[in-house]
Amino acid sequence: MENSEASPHRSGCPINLGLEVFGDKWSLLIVRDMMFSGKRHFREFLASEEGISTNILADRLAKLVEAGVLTRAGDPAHKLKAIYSLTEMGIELLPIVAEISRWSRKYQPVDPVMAATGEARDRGGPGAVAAQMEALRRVHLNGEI
Amino acid sequence: MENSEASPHRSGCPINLGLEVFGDKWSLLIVRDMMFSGKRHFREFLASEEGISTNILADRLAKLVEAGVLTRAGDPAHKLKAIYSLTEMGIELLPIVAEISRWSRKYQPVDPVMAATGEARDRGGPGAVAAQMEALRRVHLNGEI
DNA sequence: CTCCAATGATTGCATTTTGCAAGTGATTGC
DNA sequence: GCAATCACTTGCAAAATGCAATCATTGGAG
Repeated sequence: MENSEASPHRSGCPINLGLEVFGDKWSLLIVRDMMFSGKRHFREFLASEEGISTNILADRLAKLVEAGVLTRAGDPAHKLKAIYSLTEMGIELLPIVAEISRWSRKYQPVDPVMAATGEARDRGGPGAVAAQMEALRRVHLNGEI
Repeated sequence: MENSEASPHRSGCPINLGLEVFGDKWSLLIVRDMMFSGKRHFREFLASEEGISTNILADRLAKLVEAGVLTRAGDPAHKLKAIYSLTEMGIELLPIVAEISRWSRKYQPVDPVMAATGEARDRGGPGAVAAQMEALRRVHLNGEI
């Protein structure tokens, strides 16, 4: 948690720059948990089925906050509780997550239960993703974007 | 390059299963090079701006072939040359790549030159991705899917 | 008050992955 | 022949990851 802007990007290619932010096995799972399970607290992310460890989770949360995908705030009721929110930048990762879901449901041995939300989104047509993003904005962005 | 099917997936979640295939900093760059630069040979991937090293490239190509995203064949003209092709599964990664491109062009300091192809695709409307996939099928899948 | 469980982390250490340079064996061009 | 080119492989240092234990703070119970 120190360097503010020393980024020597590997290249200016859009695909590469995206992968530099979330191109690992954990970051998008955190985003997924915020989007589809309403998780906001450290302990909640820790409880996910994939079993992320505390140091990796702390590292990824810090990197996502630094990248501007999440914000971190103290819970007003519990000073110990940190509460994480998606930014507009984070909410706009939903189309990417939705396309990954669609690809995996077509080509990977997904759990039918876990595939249900994605299938419902597909049945909802093109507007479903936009509607889901609007719902996330109402929860994570208190009015202001 | 040995275990054929011992995969104890971290979970059956579609997002997770996708990330297990291409959730790293290099795999989607190889796919990108095949899609947008027409690269098919080891040396061509090696020449990309991001500077992948030979062992990582060999490892990723093997993993992508094993996952069914790519196929590997000997070049009939040059026995030394291996030629890699996208499968239908690989071609259908284009919507994911396109959404990553769109997100990065909105939120990351992309190189305007490299952003041009993505911008053109966006201007082409919803059919542009499908058309690009059709073009890839004609090059990579000789008739048969 | 004191104790104690719960919070979001940090630390130490073994294992795994990555990055880099050099080398390998099989072909091809001259 | 003989150097150049091809797709890799190998060795080794550095970085990232995984795991368990631990930390400091806080809020609540007694």
